[in-house]
Parts: sequence; structure tokens; C-alpha cells
Amino acid sequence: MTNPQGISELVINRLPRYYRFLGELLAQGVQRISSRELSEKIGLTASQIRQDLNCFGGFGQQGYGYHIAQLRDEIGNILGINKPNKAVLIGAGNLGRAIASHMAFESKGFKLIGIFDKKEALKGQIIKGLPIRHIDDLDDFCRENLPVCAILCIPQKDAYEICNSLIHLGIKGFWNFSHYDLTVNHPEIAVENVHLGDSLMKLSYKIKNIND
Amino acid sequence: MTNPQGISELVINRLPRYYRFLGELLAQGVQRISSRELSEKIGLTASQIRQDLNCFGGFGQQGYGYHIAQLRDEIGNILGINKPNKAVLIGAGNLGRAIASHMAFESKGFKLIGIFDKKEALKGQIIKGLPIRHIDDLDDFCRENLPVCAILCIPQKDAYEICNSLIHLGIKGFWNFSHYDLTVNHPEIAVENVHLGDSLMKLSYKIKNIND
DNA sequence: GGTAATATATGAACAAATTCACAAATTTAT
DNA sequence: ATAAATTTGTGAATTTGTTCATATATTACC
Repeated sequence: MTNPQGISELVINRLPRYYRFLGELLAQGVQRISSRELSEKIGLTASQIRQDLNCFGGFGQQGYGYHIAQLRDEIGNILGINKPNKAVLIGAGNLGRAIASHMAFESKGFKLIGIFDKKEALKGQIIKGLPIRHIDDLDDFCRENLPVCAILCIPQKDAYEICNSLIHLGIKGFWNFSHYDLTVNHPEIAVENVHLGDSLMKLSYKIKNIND
Repeated sequence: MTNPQGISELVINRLPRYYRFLGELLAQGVQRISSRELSEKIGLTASQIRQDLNCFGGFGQQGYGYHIAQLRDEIGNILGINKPNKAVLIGAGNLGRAIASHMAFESKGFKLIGIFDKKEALKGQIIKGLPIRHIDDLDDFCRENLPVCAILCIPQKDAYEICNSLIHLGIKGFWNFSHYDLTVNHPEIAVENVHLGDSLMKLSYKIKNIND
């Protein structure tokens, strides 16, 4: 059962965490786990874990708990990370290059197929086996290779325009590291804004209010 | 009034977003804004914006709205990004180097004062004016310079140990890019887990369920 | 094979977050 | 100066999310 209809975003946020912890357990050779045990490891209540998983179907078994490998597979299916989405990365600056080389795209439902930048000087440089291409080649490349996802590591000022052309080229999902808030303008497209700056400011708040 | 006591995390999450949008408006020369206007730009309800801000005090004026520069300052104070926290970055791999060079730490309440890695080969390389130091020099450096924040761009397997030593060296806040879940183990320390992999999996889910 | 222990699934109770609605204050227009 | 139009701040209503409690199923053990 993998039929999500009106699942709360808060539940979705927790799914990758479950997936990660189950992967670790599996790597340790653990085969089964109860919601109570998992709750201790993961720092949530057992009740919430059961409630979350039940949004998608009854994956557990009374008296036994959850079969880890199977549950992890189910969550992987729900997240849709089994068949990879073809992705292009736009902006091969510091951050773009780091994302390209650092991320394990394959294990998270994506396959990076092209890297683009507007700087002529970067053209041809190889990252993770892919040559940096000039941004002018993006249109042709997309028409030929049909990526569904774009990773935006570009300045805010360029984001709106590039995002628009990408939508016309059939891009359905954006992983957005630019400081531009895509969600606001294109609700019909899947967007995941990262906003590292916001995260850093939240840390500042937490440090400041450490004794509350 | 900047006295946060039992403020919900959801409110805190929105503060940087307010701060960002107010900064943009200010840059455009706008001086005042109503919660209704802001709500349209930012994609939240006006009511929620008023409710959020009122957690910290009445910054608006009936009939007028909010004075942008003043409100932004107030939020900056609440977030504590005015006096910078000294920070060290651990792990000068692809991601660490990108974070060091890419992030505008100063405008977000931090000052990067040291970069460390365990690889001898990287030692001495300059990033953003700072030399990469060997991880063995971390103890001395901390005792001398008293950083309060550490940015972890290291593999999961090293995170637990380094995190522990850093806590003993007086580190109060962690900006964690490793795949290790710090929150689970040290609730008394301020932690902001980034988990880019989780974000990518969420995007996968959103792409898969684009028509719901 | 039967009994005790375990653990899920699920509906109900509770808690938290968001939205609504309006009085009070201020601005703007005349 | 007065009236009309804005717009906040705030308590109440509503919605959403989390936790509790238990019937039901399964396993483990004697």
C-alpha cells in the first residue's frame, strides 16, 4: 500500500529519518524491531512511529514488531527513491561542485546526468565523471535527455529566469539552494528549498537561548 | 521585548524567512508593510504573521502596519545574529570547503575563525583567508580562541568522537552536516542538523506525488 | 497445546497550531 | 475637526497533530 492522499508534511519529514535509521540497523545485522525500541533510538514516541507508518499501511505485525528490511523497502517505495529521477545541476560554483561530488544521489532517488554553468572558464572540467557544460547548451541537453529535476546552486538574481526556462523544458522538481523562494511562485511544481542561511540563523537563536 | 520562553519551534523556523523577506523589501526601498501585504509576498496568512510576531512583542502599529527596518532589527535581535558567535569548521572536504567559502557567516550571527581537517595534505591551504589546520591542533586552538560553535562536515563515523571532544572544549552549538543525528544524544547542546540527504528524499516524494 | 508476554493497529482523548473575528488605535481623506 | 478606512493585537473557535489506552494478533516458553 503506497497510496498517499493528504498525508501531512510533518509525517513526510520524518520518513527519511526512519529510512536512515532502519538502514543503519540493517547494516548492523538487526532484522526486527519494535516501535518502542525504534523510538528510543530515533528520539520519537513509539506511538508516533506507529501512527506515521499507518498512514501508508500496516507494515508491522502484532507480537513481532517490524521486519526492518521490509519496512525500509516500503518507506523507500513511498519516498519513490527506487527508480531514479534524472537530474541536472545548475551552477558549478563552490556549492554546486560540492553537492555534485558529495551527494549520494543514487541512493536517494536521483541520477545526476548534467552539470551547467554560465562561466566559459569552467567548461569541460570534470566532476564525478560529468563535464561542466555551458548554460547555453541546457535547452538542447534537456530536450535530448529529458531530466525531471534541477538542482539550483545559482545566485538569487538568476533563479527566477532559469527556473522558468527549466519549467518549460519539462522540469518537475527543484532542489533549490539559491536564496530565492521558489514555492511562493510555482505551487504546481515540486520544490524543496534548502536555505542554509535560515538554518544557520536558527542555530544562532538556539545558541542564544540555550538555557530555556 | 526579546524574551523567548517556550516559543514553538515552528515559530522559530519562520523567523529567518521573515528576516530575509524584510531585508529584500528594505533593499527595494520599501519602508512600511502590513501583515496582509507581507502575507501575500511570503505565502503565509496575515493572521499567522501577526500571531508569530506577537510571541516576542507588539512590533506593529494599528492603522499603520510594521516599520520594516525596525521589525527586521527586532527579528535580528531575537535570532541573536547581531553579535557574532565564533565558529570553527571541521572537515575541509568538498562540502566543508564549499560551506566555508560560500556562506555569508557574518550576516547570520557567526564568524568563521578556523578550519580543520585530519588530512595532512590539505594543511596550509587557504580558504576565505583562513589556513586549513590539522585536526591535532584543534584543542590548542579552541583553548586559545574560545569558539562557541562548530560546523561539522565530517563522515558519520567520526562525528560522535569529535563532537564529544568539542563539547569538552566549550562548544555550545553544532551546525551538523554529517549523517550522524546529534540531537538524539546531546539535548543540552544547541544543534541544527542539516541532513541534505533527507531533503533530497523529500523532494523525491514530492515529485512522485505531484498530482495530489 | 496452552498460557503469559509482547506489540501492532486504531479510535478516543488531549495538546498544539492556525485561523477567525472584532475591539482598539491610528492614519488618511475631506 | 470629523468621519471613513486601515490594521494591529488578542481571545475564541477551529483544525491539525500527538499521545493514550485497549482490543486483537503473534510469539515465546513451558
